[in-house]
Amino acid sequence: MSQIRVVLFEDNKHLRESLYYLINGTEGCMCAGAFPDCNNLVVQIKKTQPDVVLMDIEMPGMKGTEAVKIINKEFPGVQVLMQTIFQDDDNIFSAICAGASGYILKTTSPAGYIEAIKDVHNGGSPMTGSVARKILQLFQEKIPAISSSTDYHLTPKEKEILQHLVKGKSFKMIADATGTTYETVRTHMKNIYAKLHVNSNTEAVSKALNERIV
Amino acid sequence: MSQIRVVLFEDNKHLRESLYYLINGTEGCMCAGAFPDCNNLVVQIKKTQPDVVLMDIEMPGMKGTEAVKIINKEFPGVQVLMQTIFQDDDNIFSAICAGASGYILKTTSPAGYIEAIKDVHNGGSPMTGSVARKILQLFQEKIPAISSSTDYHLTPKEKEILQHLVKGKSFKMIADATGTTYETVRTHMKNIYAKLHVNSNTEAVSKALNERIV
DNA sequence: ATCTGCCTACCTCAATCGGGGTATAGCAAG
DNA sequence: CTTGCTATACCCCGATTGAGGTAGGCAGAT
Repeated sequence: MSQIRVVLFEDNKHLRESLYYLINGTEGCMCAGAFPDCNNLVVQIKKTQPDVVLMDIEMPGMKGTEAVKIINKEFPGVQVLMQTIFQDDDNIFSAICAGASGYILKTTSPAGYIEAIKDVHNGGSPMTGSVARKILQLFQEKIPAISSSTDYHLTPKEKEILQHLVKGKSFKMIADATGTTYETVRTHMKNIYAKLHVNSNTEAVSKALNERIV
Repeated sequence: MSQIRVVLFEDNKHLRESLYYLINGTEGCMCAGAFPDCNNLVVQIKKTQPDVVLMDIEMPGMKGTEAVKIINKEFPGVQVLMQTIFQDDDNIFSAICAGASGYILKTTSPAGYIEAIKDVHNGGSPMTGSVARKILQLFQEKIPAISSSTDYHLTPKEKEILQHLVKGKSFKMIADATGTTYETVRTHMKNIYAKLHVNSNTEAVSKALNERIV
Protein backbone atom coordinates (compact mmCIF):
# COMPACT_ATOMS: atom_id res chain seq x y z
CA MET A 1 0.00 0.00 0.00
CA SER A 2 1.15 3.47 -0.83
CA GLN A 3 2.23 5.96 1.76
CA ILE A 4 0.22 8.93 2.96
CA ARG A 5 1.93 12.04 1.64
CA VAL A 6 1.86 14.76 4.28
CA VAL A 7 2.85 18.39 3.81
CA LEU A 8 3.05 20.72 6.76
CA PHE A 9 2.83 24.45 7.19
CA GLU A 10 4.12 25.59 10.54
CA ASP A 11 6.06 28.72 11.40
CA ASN A 12 7.71 27.39 14.53
CA LYS A 13 10.96 25.87 13.36
CA HIS A 14 11.32 23.46 16.23
CA LEU A 15 7.81 22.05 15.94
CA ARG A 16 8.09 21.91 12.17
CA GLU A 17 11.22 19.80 12.31
CA SER A 18 9.86 17.61 15.06
CA LEU A 19 6.77 16.88 13.03
CA TYR A 20 8.88 16.30 9.95
CA TYR A 21 10.90 13.60 11.65
CA LEU A 22 7.86 12.17 13.38
CA ILE A 23 6.00 11.72 10.13
CA ASN A 24 8.96 10.35 8.22
CA GLY A 25 9.68 7.98 11.05
CA THR A 26 6.22 6.51 10.89
CA GLU A 27 5.37 3.57 8.74
CA GLY A 28 2.79 4.38 6.09
CA CYS A 29 3.51 8.10 6.21
CA MET A 30 6.01 10.38 4.57
CA CYS A 31 6.52 14.11 4.79
CA ALA A 32 6.64 15.50 1.27
CA GLY A 33 7.31 19.04 2.40
CA ALA A 34 7.51 21.38 5.38
CA PHE A 35 7.11 25.12 5.01
CA PRO A 36 7.24 27.99 7.50
CA ASP A 37 4.57 30.06 5.73
CA CYS A 38 1.93 30.02 3.01
CA ASN A 39 3.81 32.01 0.41
CA ASN A 40 3.62 30.23 -2.93
CA LEU A 41 1.04 27.95 -1.36
CA VAL A 42 -0.42 26.76 -4.63
CA VAL A 43 2.94 26.13 -6.25
CA GLN A 44 4.23 24.21 -3.28
CA ILE A 45 1.20 22.00 -3.07
CA LYS A 46 1.29 21.33 -6.78
CA LYS A 47 4.91 20.31 -6.42
CA THR A 48 4.58 18.16 -3.33
CA GLN A 49 1.27 16.48 -4.18
CA PRO A 50 0.10 15.86 -0.61
CA ASP A 51 -2.76 13.65 0.52
CA VAL A 52 -2.97 15.48 3.80
CA VAL A 53 -1.93 19.02 4.71
CA LEU A 54 -1.17 19.81 8.32
CA MET A 55 -1.85 23.50 8.71
CA ASP A 56 -1.05 25.80 11.58
CA ILE A 57 -3.86 28.29 12.06
CA GLU A 58 -1.75 31.17 13.30
CA MET A 59 1.07 32.07 10.99
CA PRO A 60 2.80 35.17 9.69
CA GLY A 61 1.48 36.34 6.36
CA MET A 62 -1.51 34.45 5.03
CA LYS A 63 -3.74 33.09 7.75
CA GLY A 64 -4.31 29.37 8.02
CA THR A 65 -8.01 29.73 7.38
CA GLU A 66 -7.34 31.64 4.16
CA ALA A 67 -4.95 28.93 3.07
CA VAL A 68 -7.58 26.26 3.72
CA LYS A 69 -10.03 28.06 1.49
CA ILE A 70 -7.53 28.16 -1.34
CA ILE A 71 -6.54 24.53 -0.93
CA ASN A 72 -10.15 23.41 -0.97
CA LYS A 73 -10.82 25.37 -4.08
CA GLU A 74 -7.70 24.47 -6.03
CA PHE A 75 -7.12 20.95 -4.73
CA PRO A 76 -10.47 19.52 -3.67
CA GLY A 77 -9.07 16.06 -2.90
CA VAL A 78 -6.57 17.25 -0.34
CA GLN A 79 -7.56 16.83 3.30
CA VAL A 80 -6.59 19.67 5.59
CA LEU A 81 -5.93 19.08 9.26
CA MET A 82 -5.83 22.27 11.32
CA GLN A 83 -3.62 22.53 14.35
CA THR A 84 -3.73 25.36 16.81
CA ILE A 85 -2.92 26.45 20.31
CA PHE A 86 -6.10 28.48 20.52
CA GLN A 87 -9.54 27.03 20.79
CA ASP A 88 -11.63 30.14 20.57
CA ASP A 89 -14.92 30.08 18.75
CA ASP A 90 -14.00 32.42 15.98
CA ASN A 91 -10.98 30.49 14.84
CA ILE A 92 -12.76 27.18 14.92
CA PHE A 93 -15.74 28.60 13.18
CA SER A 94 -13.82 30.14 10.31
CA ALA A 95 -11.74 27.02 9.90
CA ILE A 96 -14.87 24.93 9.55
CA CYS A 97 -16.45 27.36 7.14
CA ALA A 98 -13.24 27.36 5.16
CA GLY A 99 -13.54 23.62 4.80
CA ALA A 100 -11.01 22.06 7.16
CA SER A 101 -11.39 18.32 7.68
CA GLY A 102 -10.02 18.06 11.17
CA TYR A 103 -9.07 20.22 14.06
CA ILE A 104 -6.54 19.25 16.70
CA LEU A 105 -4.75 21.10 19.44
CA LYS A 106 -0.99 21.36 19.59
CA THR A 107 -1.10 19.71 22.97
CA THR A 108 -1.88 16.50 21.15
CA SER A 109 0.69 13.72 21.66
CA PRO A 110 2.90 12.55 18.78
CA ALA A 111 0.89 9.35 18.59
CA GLY A 112 -2.26 11.47 18.47
CA TYR A 113 -0.87 13.45 15.56
CA ILE A 114 -0.16 10.30 13.58
CA GLU A 115 -3.57 8.88 14.41
CA ALA A 116 -5.25 12.10 13.32
CA ILE A 117 -3.35 12.12 10.04
CA LYS A 118 -4.40 8.57 9.31
CA ASP A 119 -7.97 9.25 10.36
CA VAL A 120 -8.29 12.30 8.16
CA HIS A 121 -6.84 10.36 5.25
CA ASN A 122 -9.46 7.65 5.76
CA GLY A 123 -12.32 10.12 5.51
CA GLY A 124 -12.68 10.83 9.21
CA SER A 125 -12.55 14.17 10.94
CA PRO A 126 -10.41 13.85 14.02
CA MET A 127 -10.83 16.55 16.57
CA THR A 128 -9.90 17.11 20.14
CA GLY A 129 -12.82 16.47 22.47
CA SER A 130 -12.97 20.06 23.66
CA VAL A 131 -12.92 21.34 20.08
CA ALA A 132 -15.74 18.99 19.19
CA ARG A 133 -17.70 20.35 22.12
CA LYS A 134 -17.26 23.86 20.83
CA ILE A 135 -18.41 22.87 17.39
CA LEU A 136 -21.52 21.26 18.80
CA GLN A 137 -22.22 24.39 20.80
CA LEU A 138 -21.77 26.57 17.74
CA PHE A 139 -24.09 24.27 15.86
CA GLN A 140 -26.75 24.49 18.50
CA GLU A 141 -26.48 28.26 18.57
CA LYS A 142 -26.60 28.80 14.85
CA ILE A 143 -29.34 26.30 14.13
CA PRO A 144 -31.65 27.14 16.98
CA ALA A 145 -34.88 25.35 16.33
CA ILE A 146 -34.94 23.26 13.22
CA SER A 147 -37.19 20.64 14.71
CA SER A 148 -38.85 22.54 17.51
CA SER A 149 -40.71 24.73 15.06
CA THR A 150 -44.32 24.86 16.03
CA ASP A 151 -46.68 23.10 13.69
CA TYR A 152 -49.19 25.40 12.09
CA HIS A 153 -51.17 22.53 10.57
CA LEU A 154 -50.71 23.76 7.04
CA THR A 155 -52.19 21.47 4.44
CA PRO A 156 -49.91 20.15 1.65
CA LYS A 157 -51.39 22.60 -0.81
CA GLU A 158 -50.89 25.47 1.55
CA LYS A 159 -47.27 24.52 2.08
CA GLU A 160 -46.77 24.29 -1.65
CA ILE A 161 -48.17 27.75 -2.16
CA LEU A 162 -46.12 29.12 0.69
CA GLN A 163 -42.99 27.71 -0.90
CA HIS A 164 -43.72 29.54 -4.11
CA LEU A 165 -44.42 32.71 -2.19
CA VAL A 166 -41.07 32.44 -0.45
CA LYS A 167 -39.43 32.26 -3.84
CA GLY A 168 -40.86 35.68 -4.51
CA LYS A 169 -43.63 34.73 -6.89
CA SER A 170 -46.85 36.69 -7.19
CA PHE A 171 -50.25 35.10 -6.69
CA LYS A 172 -50.71 34.93 -10.43
CA MET A 173 -47.42 33.16 -10.96
CA ILE A 174 -48.26 30.74 -8.15
CA ALA A 175 -51.61 29.99 -9.75
CA ASP A 176 -49.75 29.24 -12.95
CA ALA A 177 -47.16 27.09 -11.25
CA THR A 178 -49.67 25.06 -9.24
CA GLY A 179 -52.16 24.67 -12.05
CA THR A 180 -54.97 26.42 -10.26
CA THR A 181 -56.55 29.82 -10.62
CA TYR A 182 -55.61 33.15 -9.14
CA GLU A 183 -58.67 33.18 -6.91
CA THR A 184 -57.93 29.75 -5.50
CA VAL A 185 -54.45 30.83 -4.59
CA ARG A 186 -55.93 33.82 -2.85
CA THR A 187 -58.28 31.60 -0.86
CA HIS A 188 -55.37 29.44 0.23
CA MET A 189 -53.37 32.51 1.14
CA LYS A 190 -56.15 33.78 3.36
CA ASN A 191 -56.14 30.45 5.19
CA ILE A 192 -52.36 30.53 5.48
CA TYR A 193 -52.49 34.02 6.95
CA ALA A 194 -55.04 32.89 9.48
CA LYS A 195 -52.98 29.86 10.48
CA LEU A 196 -49.71 31.75 10.75
CA HIS A 197 -51.39 34.71 12.47
CA VAL A 198 -50.00 37.16 9.95
CA ASN A 199 -51.67 39.61 7.62
CA SER A 200 -49.27 40.35 4.82
CA ASN A 201 -47.22 38.44 2.33
CA THR A 202 -43.92 39.71 3.71
CA GLU A 203 -44.83 38.59 7.19
CA ALA A 204 -45.74 35.17 5.88
CA VAL A 205 -42.43 34.85 4.03
CA SER A 206 -40.50 36.02 7.06
CA LYS A 207 -42.23 33.56 9.35
CA ALA A 208 -41.90 30.73 6.87
CA LEU A 209 -38.17 31.26 6.53
CA ASN A 210 -37.40 31.95 10.16
CA GLU A 211 -39.36 29.01 11.48
CA ARG A 212 -38.40 26.79 8.61
CA ILE A 213 -41.95 25.87 7.71
CA VAL A 214 -41.06 25.82 4.05
CA MET B 1 -11.89 11.47 43.67
CA SER B 2 -15.48 10.48 43.21
CA GLN B 3 -16.66 8.08 40.61
CA ILE B 4 -18.40 8.94 37.35
CA ARG B 5 -21.98 7.80 37.68
CA VAL B 6 -23.16 6.33 34.39
CA VAL B 7 -26.70 5.35 33.48
CA LEU B 8 -27.44 3.54 30.25
CA PHE B 9 -30.48 3.19 28.06
CA GLU B 10 -30.13 0.34 25.59
CA ASP B 11 -32.80 -2.03 24.37
CA ASN B 12 -30.45 -4.85 23.39
CA LYS B 13 -30.15 -7.00 26.49
CA HIS B 14 -26.78 -8.47 25.64
CA LEU B 15 -25.15 -5.11 24.90
CA ARG B 16 -26.78 -3.55 27.93
CA GLU B 17 -25.35 -6.15 30.27
CA SER B 18 -21.95 -6.06 28.61
CA LEU B 19 -21.76 -2.32 29.05
CA TYR B 20 -22.98 -2.63 32.62
CA TYR B 21 -20.16 -4.96 33.53
CA LEU B 22 -17.65 -3.00 31.49
CA ILE B 23 -18.45 0.23 33.31
CA ASN B 24 -18.58 -1.31 36.75
CA GLY B 25 -15.33 -3.09 36.05
CA THR B 26 -13.58 0.16 35.30
CA GLU B 27 -11.84 2.22 37.90
CA GLY B 28 -13.37 5.66 38.30
CA CYS B 29 -16.70 4.60 36.81
CA MET B 30 -19.83 3.00 38.12
CA CYS B 31 -23.06 2.08 36.45
CA ALA B 32 -25.90 3.50 38.47
CA GLY B 33 -28.60 2.06 36.29
CA ALA B 34 -29.34 0.26 33.04
CA PHE B 35 -32.72 0.45 31.35
CA PRO B 36 -34.11 -1.13 28.17
CA ASP B 37 -36.33 1.85 27.30
CA CYS B 38 -37.13 5.45 28.17
CA ASN B 39 -40.34 4.87 30.05
CA ASN B 40 -40.26 6.79 33.31
CA LEU B 41 -37.15 8.51 32.01
CA VAL B 42 -37.39 11.45 34.36
CA VAL B 43 -38.09 9.35 37.43
CA GLN B 44 -35.25 6.97 36.70
CA ILE B 45 -32.74 9.74 36.19
CA LYS B 46 -33.85 11.50 39.32
CA LYS B 47 -33.37 8.26 41.22
CA THR B 48 -30.02 7.26 39.75
CA GLN B 49 -28.43 10.74 39.65
CA PRO B 50 -26.08 10.10 36.73
CA ASP B 51 -23.18 12.28 35.61
CA VAL B 52 -23.27 10.71 32.17
CA VAL B 53 -26.10 9.06 30.29
CA LEU B 54 -25.27 6.58 27.57
CA MET B 55 -28.22 6.64 25.22
CA ASP B 56 -29.03 4.37 22.34
CA ILE B 57 -30.55 6.35 19.51
CA GLU B 58 -32.88 3.69 18.18
CA MET B 59 -35.14 2.23 20.81
CA PRO B 60 -38.71 1.05 21.07
CA GLY B 61 -41.07 3.67 22.41
CA MET B 62 -39.54 7.06 22.95
CA LYS B 63 -36.75 7.85 20.53
CA GLY B 64 -33.29 8.59 21.84
CA THR B 65 -33.33 12.09 20.46
CA GLU B 66 -36.58 12.84 22.28
CA ALA B 67 -35.07 11.54 25.47
CA VAL B 68 -32.03 13.79 25.03
CA LYS B 69 -34.25 16.81 24.74
CA ILE B 70 -36.02 15.97 27.96
CA ILE B 71 -32.81 15.24 29.83
CA ASN B 72 -31.28 18.52 28.73
CA LYS B 73 -34.33 20.39 29.83
CA GLU B 74 -34.90 18.68 33.15
CA PHE B 75 -31.31 17.89 34.10
CA PRO B 76 -29.05 20.46 32.44
CA GLY B 77 -25.88 19.21 34.12
CA VAL B 78 -26.15 15.68 32.80
CA GLN B 79 -23.97 14.83 29.81
CA VAL B 80 -25.56 12.63 27.19
CA LEU B 81 -23.46 10.38 25.01
CA MET B 82 -25.33 9.00 22.00
CA GLN B 83 -24.51 5.61 20.61
CA THR B 84 -25.85 4.26 17.38
CA ILE B 85 -25.32 1.78 14.61
CA PHE B 86 -26.49 4.27 12.01
CA GLN B 87 -24.58 7.29 10.91
CA ASP B 88 -27.12 8.90 8.63
CA ASP B 89 -27.39 12.66 8.51
CA ASP B 90 -30.86 12.96 9.95
CA ASN B 91 -30.13 11.04 13.11
CA ILE B 92 -26.90 12.85 13.78
CA PHE B 93 -28.47 16.15 13.05
CA SER B 94 -31.44 15.71 15.34
CA ALA B 95 -29.23 14.38 18.12
CA ILE B 96 -27.06 17.48 17.91
CA CYS B 97 -30.03 19.78 17.86
CA ALA B 98 -31.46 17.92 20.82
CA GLY B 99 -28.30 18.71 22.72
CA ALA B 100 -26.24 15.52 22.84
CA SER B 101 -22.67 15.96 24.05
CA GLY B 102 -21.06 13.13 22.17
CA TYR B 103 -21.78 10.72 19.41
CA ILE B 104 -20.11 7.34 19.05
CA LEU B 105 -20.75 4.30 16.94
CA LYS B 106 -21.50 0.90 18.44
CA THR B 107 -18.49 -0.46 16.62
CA THR B 108 -16.37 1.40 19.15
CA SER B 109 -14.11 -0.81 21.25
CA PRO B 110 -14.74 -1.27 25.00
CA ALA B 111 -11.70 0.89 25.71
CA GLY B 112 -13.13 3.49 23.37
CA TYR B 113 -16.42 3.48 25.26
CA ILE B 114 -14.66 4.11 28.55
CA GLU B 115 -12.52 6.83 27.03
CA ALA B 116 -15.60 8.50 25.56
CA ILE B 117 -17.40 8.40 28.90
CA LYS B 118 -14.45 10.00 30.64
CA ASP B 119 -14.03 12.56 27.88
CA VAL B 120 -17.66 13.61 27.96
CA HIS B 121 -17.50 13.90 31.72
CA ASN B 122 -14.50 16.21 31.40
CA GLY B 123 -16.35 18.58 29.11
CA GLY B 124 -15.23 17.07 25.84
CA SER B 125 -17.39 15.81 23.01
CA PRO B 126 -16.00 12.52 21.83
CA MET B 127 -17.13 11.43 18.46
CA THR B 128 -16.13 8.86 15.93
CA GLY B 129 -14.06 10.37 13.12
CA SER B 130 -16.65 9.59 10.48
CA VAL B 131 -19.41 11.13 12.59
CA ALA B 132 -17.33 14.24 13.07
CA ARG B 133 -16.87 14.46 9.34
CA LYS B 134 -20.60 14.32 8.83
CA ILE B 135 -21.15 17.05 11.37
CA LEU B 136 -18.62 19.27 9.64
CA GLN B 137 -20.35 18.63 6.34
CA LEU B 138 -23.73 19.46 7.83
CA PHE B 139 -22.23 22.60 9.25
CA GLN B 140 -20.81 23.67 5.94
CA GLU B 141 -24.14 23.01 4.24
CA LYS B 142 -26.29 24.83 6.75
CA ILE B 143 -24.01 27.80 7.18
CA PRO B 144 -23.23 28.36 3.55
CA ALA B 145 -21.78 31.81 3.41
CA ILE B 146 -21.81 33.71 6.65
CA SER B 147 -19.20 36.13 5.41
CA SER B 148 -19.15 35.57 1.67
CA SER B 149 -22.58 37.08 1.18
CA THR B 150 -22.43 39.36 -1.80
CA ASP B 151 -22.60 43.03 -1.03
CA TYR B 152 -25.45 44.84 -2.71
CA HIS B 153 -24.16 48.26 -1.61
CA LEU B 154 -27.28 49.06 0.35
CA THR B 155 -27.08 52.36 2.18
CA PRO B 156 -27.67 52.38 5.96
CA LYS B 157 -31.15 53.76 5.51
CA GLU B 158 -31.98 51.12 2.96
CA LYS B 159 -30.78 48.38 5.27
CA GLU B 160 -32.86 49.81 8.07
CA ILE B 161 -35.96 49.82 5.94
CA LEU B 162 -35.26 46.32 4.71
CA GLN B 163 -35.01 45.13 8.29
CA HIS B 164 -38.44 46.52 9.04
CA LEU B 165 -39.82 44.96 5.89
CA VAL B 166 -38.44 41.58 6.93
CA LYS B 167 -40.32 41.92 10.19
CA GLY B 168 -43.49 42.07 8.13
CA LYS B 169 -44.24 45.76 8.45
CA SER B 170 -46.07 47.72 5.79
CA PHE B 171 -44.62 50.83 4.16
CA LYS B 172 -46.75 53.00 6.39
CA MET B 173 -45.52 51.31 9.54
CA ILE B 174 -41.94 51.57 8.32
CA ALA B 175 -42.39 55.27 7.69
CA ASP B 176 -43.63 55.60 11.24
CA ALA B 177 -40.81 53.56 12.70
CA THR B 178 -38.07 55.37 10.82
CA GLY B 179 -39.52 58.81 11.34
CA THR B 180 -39.93 59.56 7.66
CA THR B 181 -42.92 59.69 5.37
CA TYR B 182 -44.69 57.00 3.44
CA GLU B 183 -43.46 58.35 0.13
CA THR B 184 -39.86 58.41 1.23
CA VAL B 185 -40.07 54.79 2.25
CA ARG B 186 -41.46 54.01 -1.17
CA THR B 187 -38.56 55.77 -2.82
CA HIS B 188 -36.09 53.78 -0.75
CA MET B 189 -37.90 50.57 -1.56
CA LYS B 190 -37.61 51.25 -5.26
CA ASN B 191 -33.88 51.67 -4.86
CA ILE B 192 -33.65 48.50 -2.80
CA TYR B 193 -35.52 46.56 -5.44
CA ALA B 194 -33.17 47.85 -8.09
CA LYS B 195 -30.09 46.94 -6.07
CA LEU B 196 -31.31 43.46 -5.15
CA HIS B 197 -32.66 42.85 -8.65
CA VAL B 198 -36.10 41.97 -7.36
CA ASN B 199 -39.51 43.43 -8.00
CA SER B 200 -41.73 42.55 -5.12
CA ASN B 201 -41.63 42.83 -1.36
CA THR B 202 -41.72 39.06 -0.85
CA GLU B 203 -38.74 38.59 -3.13
CA ALA B 204 -36.84 41.24 -1.23
CA VAL B 205 -37.63 39.62 2.12
CA SER B 206 -36.67 36.21 0.82
CA LYS B 207 -33.37 37.45 -0.56
CA ALA B 208 -32.61 39.45 2.55
CA LEU B 209 -33.13 36.44 4.80
CA ASN B 210 -31.46 33.85 2.61
CA GLU B 211 -28.38 35.92 1.96
CA ARG B 212 -28.27 37.35 5.45
CA ILE B 213 -28.26 40.94 4.27
CA VAL B 214 -30.42 41.95 7.19
C1' DA C 1 -16.86 75.00 -7.04
C1' DT C 2 -18.89 71.25 -8.99
C1' DC C 3 -20.15 66.59 -8.75
C1' DT C 4 -21.70 62.46 -6.77
C1' DG C 5 -24.24 59.84 -3.55
C1' DC C 6 -27.72 59.79 -0.09
C1' DC C 7 -31.94 61.19 2.18
C1' DT C 8 -35.88 63.48 1.66
C1' DA C 9 -40.67 64.24 -0.48
C1' DC C 10 -44.33 64.40 -3.71
C1' DC C 11 -47.37 62.93 -7.98
C1' DT C 12 -49.97 59.55 -11.06
C1' DC C 13 -51.67 55.22 -12.74
C1' DA C 14 -52.19 50.42 -13.09
C1' DA C 15 -51.61 46.24 -10.77
C1' DT C 16 -51.79 43.56 -6.86
C1' DC C 17 -53.20 42.35 -2.31
C1' DG C 18 -56.17 41.90 2.20
C1' DG C 19 -60.61 41.11 4.05
C1' DG C 20 -65.16 40.16 3.53
C1' DG C 21 -68.26 37.12 1.44
C1' DT C 22 -70.42 32.62 -1.19
C1' DA C 23 -70.39 28.08 -3.24
C1' DT C 24 -69.43 23.32 -5.12
C1' DA C 25 -67.18 18.96 -4.85
C1' DG C 26 -64.40 15.18 -2.99
C1' DC C 27 -63.13 12.47 0.73
C1' DA C 28 -62.48 10.50 5.28
C1' DA C 29 -64.14 9.89 9.94
C1' DG C 30 -67.62 9.41 12.94
C1' DC D 1 -75.23 9.71 6.23
C1' DT D 2 -73.95 13.62 8.15
C1' DT D 3 -70.08 16.29 9.73
C1' DG D 4 -65.70 18.28 8.97
C1' DC D 5 -61.75 19.29 6.29
C1' DT D 6 -59.57 20.38 1.95
C1' DA D 7 -59.41 22.09 -2.56
C1' DT D 8 -61.54 24.50 -5.90
C1' DA D 9 -63.52 29.00 -7.72
C1' DC D 10 -65.79 33.38 -7.96
C1' DC D 11 -67.49 38.25 -6.32
C1' DC D 12 -66.64 43.10 -4.44
C1' DC D 13 -64.17 46.88 -2.36
C1' DG D 14 -60.74 49.50 -0.30
C1' DA D 15 -55.89 49.57 0.74
C1' DT D 16 -51.38 48.73 -0.59
C1' DT D 17 -47.82 48.22 -3.75
C1' DG D 18 -44.87 48.64 -8.33
C1' DA D 19 -43.28 51.62 -11.87
C1' DG D 20 -42.54 55.84 -13.71
C1' DG D 21 -41.47 60.30 -12.96
C1' DT D 22 -39.54 65.17 -10.50
C1' DA D 23 -36.99 67.71 -7.16
C1' DG D 24 -34.71 70.06 -3.07
C1' DG D 25 -31.07 69.71 0.55
C1' DC D 26 -26.76 68.23 2.26
C1' DA D 27 -22.20 65.94 2.94
C1' DG D 28 -17.94 64.54 1.15
C1' DA D 29 -14.86 64.15 -2.86
C1' DT D 30 -12.36 66.07 -6.83
